[in-house]
Amino acid sequence: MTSAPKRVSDFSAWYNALVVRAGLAENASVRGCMVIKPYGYAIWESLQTIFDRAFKETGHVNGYFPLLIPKSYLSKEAGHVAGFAKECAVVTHYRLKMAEDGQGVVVDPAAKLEEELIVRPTSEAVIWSTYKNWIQSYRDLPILLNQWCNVVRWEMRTRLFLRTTEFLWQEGHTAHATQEEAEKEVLQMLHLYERIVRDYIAIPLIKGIKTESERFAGAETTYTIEALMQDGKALQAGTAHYLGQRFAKAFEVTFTNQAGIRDYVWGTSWGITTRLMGALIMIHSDDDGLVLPPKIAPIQVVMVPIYKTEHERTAVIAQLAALQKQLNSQGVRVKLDDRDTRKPGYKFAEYEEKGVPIRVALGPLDLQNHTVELARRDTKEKCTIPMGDLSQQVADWLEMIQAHIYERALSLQQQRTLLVDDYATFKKLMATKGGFLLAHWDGTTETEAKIKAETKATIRCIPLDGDRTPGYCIYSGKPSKRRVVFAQAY
RNA sequence: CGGGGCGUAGCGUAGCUCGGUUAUCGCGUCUGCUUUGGGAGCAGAAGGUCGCAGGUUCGAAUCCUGCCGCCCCGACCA
Repeated sequence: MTSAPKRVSDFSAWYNALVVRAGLAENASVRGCMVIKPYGYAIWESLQTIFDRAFKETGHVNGYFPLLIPKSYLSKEAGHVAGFAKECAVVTHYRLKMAEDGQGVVVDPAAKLEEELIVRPTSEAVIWSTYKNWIQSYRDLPILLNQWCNVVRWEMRTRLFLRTTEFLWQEGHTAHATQEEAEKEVLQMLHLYERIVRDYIAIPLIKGIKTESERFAGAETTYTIEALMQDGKALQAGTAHYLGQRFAKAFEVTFTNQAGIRDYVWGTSWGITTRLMGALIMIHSDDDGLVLPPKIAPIQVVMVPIYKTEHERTAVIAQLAALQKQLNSQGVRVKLDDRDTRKPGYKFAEYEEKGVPIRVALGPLDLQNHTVELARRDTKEKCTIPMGDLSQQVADWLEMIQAHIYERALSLQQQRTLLVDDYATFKKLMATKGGFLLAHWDGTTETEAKIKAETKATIRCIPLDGDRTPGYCIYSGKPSKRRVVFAQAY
């Protein structure tokens, strides 16, 4: 095995190599697209299960809308089309035919579509055009719908999980009879995202509101959860949009309220994507590979048998199988790696690379002493314990690991979240360590753009919590209502 | 779309300036033996339209022309 890149020398190379070496994903033969491999997909399935359960607990149901959207739909909401037009894949024909020279196939010019179809970059357009038929009265509201699907955005530059041409996500689309209800919904979903990302993926976040330039195309307000990666760059981990009546107006979705007056419906949309996988990797992992939070790890405990003779092999594996059964019965996800084609050292390294939280090793000596060896992925701590203590030790460690990697990430975020009051320091920090810099801003798009041009930093959000003391803009010196969060972002 | 670079075995590469025997090396793969408590050792083997098409030449991975693809930097972006 050639040695892997290190975080300090080349974070980007480290990330890419890690994704591939841990067996999460690889670049597909199609430009900008990725193949999510079974191990990576298993993590995504963990996330899906957790989020889906939470959506349902808050009254949402799943549905499915078409991949292809008529071009005219997309253009109905002006801001929406302006935001997405530049990155849409367009279907223009519906048939191929054999080439004249017999070499392969060509697009059949006779099969041109009357109206081009857009591969969805997001589904507001097709969903609101459908809601028009579903909603007549306040009795039809609210609609609390979610869909799990893929979308396509033709990005210029792509990176595994962080930005791919096609990605998987979840998009919630709700419709409400009142503004208050829609506003309540959007905040509910923001808090739900924050709670799950924190409690399960062990990622600390800053919740806030996007500035006008970073707002979702078609939204009145975009709420965001922002995370900080180990290299000091920020990553938007999820968004929830308050759409007001914009899409209702664009698609003429009206209803009669309890007073008998016709009004436009109020909407929200909210999503998390496979990009969360990127956040998870970049926040917790180390130079030896992935580090997974136990709650979402497809394999929580891996068992590695150690033996010389066939007789030893049989005995060791039988013992491990019994322990596996015991752990399974307490709900722990255990893999017993009984492959005879790899040596223990190879397996140790492999599961470290894959981020399995706990490793159990058992050999002839352990059989004799009635012990097992345990190793923690996050701290590399090892210990040998009596077999009888395994259940308790595993349960304790899984909890400790989950808590520890969150604490570690939180501490790193706190160390790199700094109040900055002069622009020289701001520029210097952005050019070196990065991080979340809390600074005053005069509230104008112009200032935001100038700071971005000079430092590559954008306003990640106007935080919901924290200090609300007024001050003066770090760039223009004009009055500022409160500090906002600046960072360079993925 | 602007600027730069690269296409040689599954992956990473040498060779190209200055054309000349059987295209180099490493990793991985396969076989055998020895190994197995931290990514094993030795021996042997398989694996190539040198991105594609055309041209120059006795002879092209190498020179010329065209095309295709990919990567990096910028603008865009969950």
